[in-house]
Amino acid sequence: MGRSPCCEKEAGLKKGPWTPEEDQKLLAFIDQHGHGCWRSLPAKAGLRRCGKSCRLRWTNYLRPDIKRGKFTVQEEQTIIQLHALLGNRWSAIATHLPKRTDNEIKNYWNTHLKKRLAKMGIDPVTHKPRADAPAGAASSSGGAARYRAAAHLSHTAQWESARLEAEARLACEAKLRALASPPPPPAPAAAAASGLESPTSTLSFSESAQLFAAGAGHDDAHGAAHAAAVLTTRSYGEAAAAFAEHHRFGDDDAAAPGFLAGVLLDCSAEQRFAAASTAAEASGGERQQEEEEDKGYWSSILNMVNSSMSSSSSSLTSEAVTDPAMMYLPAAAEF
DNA sequence: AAATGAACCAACCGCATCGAT
DNA sequence: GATCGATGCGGTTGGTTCATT
Repeated sequence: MGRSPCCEKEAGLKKGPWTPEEDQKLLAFIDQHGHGCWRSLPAKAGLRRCGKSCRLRWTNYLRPDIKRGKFTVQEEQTIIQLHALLGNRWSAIATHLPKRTDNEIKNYWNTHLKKRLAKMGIDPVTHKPRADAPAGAASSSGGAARYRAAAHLSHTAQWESARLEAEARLACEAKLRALASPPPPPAPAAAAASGLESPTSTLSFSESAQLFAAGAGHDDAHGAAHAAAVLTTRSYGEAAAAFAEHHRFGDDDAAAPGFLAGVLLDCSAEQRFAAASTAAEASGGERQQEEEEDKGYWSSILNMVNSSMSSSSSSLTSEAVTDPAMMYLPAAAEF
């Protein structure tokens, strides 16, 4: 679908950092008229910028509902968890972090969290322990046994396929729901007021539902899953619940995520690896421990989702993770 | 105090997606 | 169904600030 070069190719348009005057003009215009059509906004507002640049400036910087400053430990946890679940879908992740923009989260991931995980010997893409983890990372002492334990516990591929399956099923359910009761027209203010979406998200609740429904029509389960992945917090909860339902936690093959997520979020990964290693080496107890960890992981996801649904802010950052089996809460989350 | 490198983050770029025609 | 315009999204860049030598 070829796209013509966008407006910034026009001559005379300014690029680069915004000046306070430009900010003021943009703010004043949006305050008075709303943004409406971004493409025509710059001319109306008296700005020599392209609409895209204005939209970005507004979305990432000028909006009054943006929280700036350091990320809290819980925000970090949420990002890591959701990244493990969603990958680089920053806007979907931002949906769960009120007042944070996708750009900010992305930057924070790239400059902080990714490095921390790498330092721990965990692949920030797969969230699995790296085979080639540098000495001094998670493998610094008793590394081999720990990685055996990690490998033993890591069945991410199975988890992933189960997750896709669950999401596909949920997509179908959502389609049915959407057909039964069409979502209200997009009304950002109303939606935000209802707490169904984060002010940082550019994807409205209703849009998500439509996306979900569209995804459900897809023959390809991955397509449906993809649509489902950007869905509301309810869907995440259902996905987790469906996964739990399909793969009872005691099943032999349903293992890894809990352990791994625990490691990711644990300030003392060393201890955790050691614990896992010990457990793995102590015959009999290992499977039970894995199961407990899985339960903990999924409980925490469910808690996260439930709390976000019940709280008007839809925040996952506070009460989100309550299961101590998963969260050995990092007082100073330096991995 | 100056030079250098690292870290940070706002903004850009280009592709994907959606809705209208 | 094809095309087009508008917008959203994620990857990347480059300027600025901070820390170290």
